[in-house]
Amino acid sequence: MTKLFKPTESELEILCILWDKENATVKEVHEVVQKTKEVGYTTTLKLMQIMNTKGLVSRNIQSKKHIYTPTLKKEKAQEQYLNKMVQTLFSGSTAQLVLQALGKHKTSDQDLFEFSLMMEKLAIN
Amino acid sequence: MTKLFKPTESELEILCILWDKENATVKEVHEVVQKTKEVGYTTTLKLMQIMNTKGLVSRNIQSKKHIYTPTLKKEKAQEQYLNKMVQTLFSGSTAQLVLQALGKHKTSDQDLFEFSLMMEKLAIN
DNA sequence: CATATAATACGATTGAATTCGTAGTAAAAT
DNA sequence: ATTTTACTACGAATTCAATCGTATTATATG
Repeated sequence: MTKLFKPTESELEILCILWDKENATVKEVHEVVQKTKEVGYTTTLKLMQIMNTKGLVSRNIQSKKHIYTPTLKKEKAQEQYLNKMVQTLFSGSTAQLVLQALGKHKTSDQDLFEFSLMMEKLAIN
Repeated sequence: MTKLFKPTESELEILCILWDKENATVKEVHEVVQKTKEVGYTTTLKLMQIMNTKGLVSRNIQSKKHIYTPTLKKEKAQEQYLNKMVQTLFSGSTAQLVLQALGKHKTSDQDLFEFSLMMEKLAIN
């Protein structure tokens, strides 16, 4: 059984920031958070402390400025969220999800090229 | 501005059941819910009542057994969740999401065929 | 060294989702 | 017609996420 990964909304936001920066202090994270929403510093701090106790992040305490690092790879999170979405909203069919995704959005030439490469690979297997 | 659609976890579960059945009574929904989790009948009832006041479902009160119907199309929900996921976890790139989805799962010949059709359509636009 | 500055720690509050028990009501069964 | 059964209604308790204020501690600066 894989340990479950279930960050709350705010926790996911912080994780995204950490993935972006590899790792960061509370201050650095908070600066980014503030661009989106009006919230106090200690709120961000507390959230990150909770995330630490939950095991969503680890932290280096050497310096006074603790440095937080996400424990989970972004790719793993993407995979888990995709899986869950496929299960709950697309009757377990990844293909349906892909079709829906492609149908609704603009797709660049570069994207199309990458897709065709991917499809060749899929066709071979 | 479109009214926002933000069901909670439990509400989404119920919506999925309703989408599956077109519409249903509390009892019918509860029977499905119970397969997943241990929860009392009145809990499901209350949730569905709340969903009604929120406008997530409508209901027919003619008979004693109220019949609930989702107000939102499943496709709309799929779209919204996909969008949100693309924004938060895939840097706004649908292509990235699609590649990740295709990379991780088995894909049937039928799926490949549909993808190629879809890509032709995309290439033309 | 003393003071100011910049962090963290942590308790307490708020609000929302979830849960359930009890009461009421309509329908069905006897 | 009375009783039982099957629902709905609704208030109350619980849990959890989110927020913030205050206290404490470490570092930097004069």
